[in-house]
Amino acid sequence: MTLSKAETPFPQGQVSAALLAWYDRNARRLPWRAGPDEAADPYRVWLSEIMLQQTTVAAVKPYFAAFTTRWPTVEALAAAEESAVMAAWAGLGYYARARNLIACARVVAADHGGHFPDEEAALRALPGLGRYTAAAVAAIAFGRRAVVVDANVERVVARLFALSDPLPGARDSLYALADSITPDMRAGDFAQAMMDLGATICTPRNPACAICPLRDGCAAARTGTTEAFPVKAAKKAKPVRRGTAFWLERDGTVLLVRRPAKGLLGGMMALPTGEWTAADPGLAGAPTEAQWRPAGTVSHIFTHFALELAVVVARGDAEGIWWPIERIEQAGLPTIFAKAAASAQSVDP
DNA sequence: GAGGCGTGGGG
DNA sequence: TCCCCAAGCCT
Repeated sequence: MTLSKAETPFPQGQVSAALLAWYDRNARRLPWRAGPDEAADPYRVWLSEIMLQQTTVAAVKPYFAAFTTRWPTVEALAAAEESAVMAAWAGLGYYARARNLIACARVVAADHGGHFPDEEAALRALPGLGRYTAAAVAAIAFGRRAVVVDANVERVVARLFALSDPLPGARDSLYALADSITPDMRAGDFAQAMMDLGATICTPRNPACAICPLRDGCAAARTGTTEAFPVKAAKKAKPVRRGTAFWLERDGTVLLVRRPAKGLLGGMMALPTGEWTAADPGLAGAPTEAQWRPAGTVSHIFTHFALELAVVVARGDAEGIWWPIERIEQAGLPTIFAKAAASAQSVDP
């Protein structure tokens, strides 16, 4: 790997000592976090970690409150209807997480007596728990030493060591560096402290190096190049796809469908649409022949493409789920279809 | 290992 | 407006 002159910014153990001292005074208070002398609840730790994957703290808070109120234990969640969980997840994104959430809860309830395993390797085997989440739950819920690397830790470590190899290619190097500063004690606090530092001080842009507890040991800060790290590989451009969403009304209800279990928006409720292609598909894929009238266009950016979705409305009949229009908010539509529904209701069918 | 997979907020 | 990014996982 390529590092600056100083391979270990601080003497062994100094990073974690300085960071934990900072954390003791500056830890964020979050709904899923145990208090100073409180035991962590593995269910809440796990649930929060799944929700927080690629998702901001602000977005997660209301969903975490709703889930823990409705399903206070992993066994309650395991017994829930799958459709209820999917609907409760609507709007949070990455819906495979919700499918894996249910699968994981059922494995824990059926095979582990309702208790999450307390070792990283066993956690890693559960649905939806990858390298990061297994390490995070092991450390935060069970106090196990684990190398916990998320995007925050990547940024902090890349800057501390001025790692100039581009990510994600240099992931193994980064794990080795993170391992080198991970303490044996207070594993959960250390992991959360690294993430708090990354979220509040060692931010992607305009990092607050002046008040950083690790400044003296930071190779990037020392040379005034903090924002140059982490180095990342170039990204690909997003293609544009076009589609049409069909709002078909019948006696105060609207036609909805449930999307196929896997793939984009898998398992979620939706408006009928045809194919999404580079060219405008027009009325191809309509659920029925009717006097379709235009009702605007909605745009949405997915991870790997942009969607321009024309909305058309009509009255008629077809096979599907007829949902009361006044209760459309409870249908559990993903955001793109919630946008389309709002646009459709702006004109008369 | 590279690509599929959502959404909302901030600069 | 546009671009970047977020407590990643799965295939």
